[in-house]
Amino acid sequence: MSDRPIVSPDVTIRDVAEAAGVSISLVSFVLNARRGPSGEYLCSASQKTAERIVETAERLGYHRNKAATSLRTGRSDTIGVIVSDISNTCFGQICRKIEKLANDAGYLTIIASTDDRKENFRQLVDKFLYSGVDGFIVAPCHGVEDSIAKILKRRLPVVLFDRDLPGVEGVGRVLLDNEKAGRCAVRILCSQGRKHIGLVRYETDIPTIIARENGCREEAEKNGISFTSAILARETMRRDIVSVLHNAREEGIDAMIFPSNAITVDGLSAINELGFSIPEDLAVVGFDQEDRSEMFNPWFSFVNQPTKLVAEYSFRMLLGAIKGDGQLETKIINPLYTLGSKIKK
Amino acid sequence: MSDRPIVSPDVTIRDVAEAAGVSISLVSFVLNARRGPSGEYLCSASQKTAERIVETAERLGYHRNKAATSLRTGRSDTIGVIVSDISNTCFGQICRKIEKLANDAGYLTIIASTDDRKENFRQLVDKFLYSGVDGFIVAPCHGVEDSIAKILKRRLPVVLFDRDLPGVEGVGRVLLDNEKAGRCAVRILCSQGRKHIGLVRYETDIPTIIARENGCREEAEKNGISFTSAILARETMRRDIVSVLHNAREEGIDAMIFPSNAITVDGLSAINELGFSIPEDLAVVGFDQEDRSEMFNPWFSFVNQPTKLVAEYSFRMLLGAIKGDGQLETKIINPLYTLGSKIKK
DNA sequence: AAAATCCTGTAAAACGTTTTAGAAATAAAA
DNA sequence: TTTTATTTCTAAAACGTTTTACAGGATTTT
Repeated sequence: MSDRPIVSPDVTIRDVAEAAGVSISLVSFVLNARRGPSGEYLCSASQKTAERIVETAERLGYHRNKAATSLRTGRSDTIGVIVSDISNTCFGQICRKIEKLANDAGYLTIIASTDDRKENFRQLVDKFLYSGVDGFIVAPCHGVEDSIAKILKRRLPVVLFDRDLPGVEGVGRVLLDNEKAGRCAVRILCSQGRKHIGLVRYETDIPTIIARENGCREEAEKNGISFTSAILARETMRRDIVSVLHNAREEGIDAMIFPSNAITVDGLSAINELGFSIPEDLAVVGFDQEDRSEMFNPWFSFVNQPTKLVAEYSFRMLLGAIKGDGQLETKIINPLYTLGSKIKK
Repeated sequence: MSDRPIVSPDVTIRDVAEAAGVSISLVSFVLNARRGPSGEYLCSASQKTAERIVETAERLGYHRNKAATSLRTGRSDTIGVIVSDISNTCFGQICRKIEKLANDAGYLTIIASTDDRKENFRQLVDKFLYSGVDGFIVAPCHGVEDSIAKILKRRLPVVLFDRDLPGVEGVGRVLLDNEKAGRCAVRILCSQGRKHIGLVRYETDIPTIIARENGCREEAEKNGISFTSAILARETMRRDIVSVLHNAREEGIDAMIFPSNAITVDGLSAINELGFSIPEDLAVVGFDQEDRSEMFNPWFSFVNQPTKLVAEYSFRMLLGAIKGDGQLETKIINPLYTLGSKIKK
């Protein structure tokens, strides 16, 4: 039924050259020329021929063959984005915005998810590398310094976001101020009159989570409020968190902080399972969750990354590095929070 | 600071050929050879040289240059996925799964969002086309038949999902049985003892929504239950839906159906705004929303596409069409529903 | 008037593959 | 042994660009 696909673009630069009665070199020069202030083509062609060439190209419906360009120049006008899970709304939003910015800048975006597993991360970096992306924006997993080094060895720019890889040099960073995010969470609860704050997390050395916890503790001390944290095994967290919450309440804890997306999901589920009434029984601050409070239960508060900002900073930084202007630097951004309604209607 | 990126892969097929003492043709043949049942290389090289070549390639860390391959063959081992919004969890999940399947099959995935606007859809199709994707999986916007035709003209396979473009021939389809989904929604509400069901939607001729409404009406009639639907202007839906819900309740409606993702978002927000108590005041069935009931308010029910299945069918169908085996057909799938808890704790 | 400079343009190589058409070496058939 | 077939391998073209190096004519400078 289906013959071989028509793979080669119907009209090549050669066709344009013939139709315009010039050499293919000139076509290439004109089509890649920068434009002067009044729209002139800044290349060795005369304005008249330049215009004729452009007009012919348009008339013929010419489009540059990407593979050929990429082979010749080494550029692919494609950037690679790696996150842990694109279906996590927070990442979804960031990717969406990056893709839009990239598109506007003439770049294609390839996105992949790692499920937070090193092996996947490595495999994807390799794949992106061999397919010739011009740069990377990645939310790294723990322990993928080697993969990043591999990218850098090819002199390709990398921007890290969401998570840091401390000690890695030569990369851009767009990171949440996690200490501040922790302080923010505690301040929300203080403002709601809470006095005994608990935090649950799993055992980890992920700096993001540790920093958030530190921020919480600091702010609690500053406000003279009790702060206790429970540390669970990662594998059994989903189960154990139920009893932690149960006990916490018995012990007079009146507010709970879940310092990451995964913990928030498990924590909120546990609360539903326990049938706690929010915010009477417990005030809650979750992290890294899309704000759905307008749609769902409006009594949770959340501390999030400002996804648009993360996307904008990351992409601009990467683009700058690709183009050669612009520096790879470390950008620390402020947390965004959404307050759960204080009063239940 | 940063010199030009090292774009050309450090080691080319030529290096492998030299190191192995054979011609580059032979290297190419071996590296592209199919493997026989006992692992032999099915090509004109002797097994001994074949093994030597493979071993050399590995030792040197050779990786095929994608741009060159793509230029030569016209294949890019890349598929294009177009949805309305990747940060919509439903699409996020589908994309995630497609990407995983594609990755396992050796394909790269480029994903883009249209915001449900024709112009964007067209622009993205063009872009993907010129960048040489091998096939498309798209959730089309209304009225993009011309873009699809453009793809088909290049003999590239297309699989439609989520929304249909009636009348378009030569494409694969993976679609929800929307009538059944409508019936499903009504059955959920019946089983919860509701007698007066309302539906809100905006003015549209999107077949998806119409079919759902028809399914609802049908099932309501069959069960002898009252069914009324309110049709709003799309632009002002977000605002108008509040008064619709308010009036509905006055008129004794005890259950509400929101037959699309957008309507569900606006509808649930309105419910929160009105301070309705669910399910006492109103039972609710939403569509196309990720099931977050375990985390948030567990009293909503949802009818969804089975995202994994959609992804699997779509990708397999596309891959079949790309490879030449396998047909592009129409696959109608059953809705998935999650019941909100019937009793509020 | 000759030399130098500028303007407009081109030829050809290169990027790294795949693949066609055929060559050389070996084995089988006559 | 000679011919024929088979196995193993290679040369070279092609894919569609970009870019270097340079050519020829027009213009300016000396």
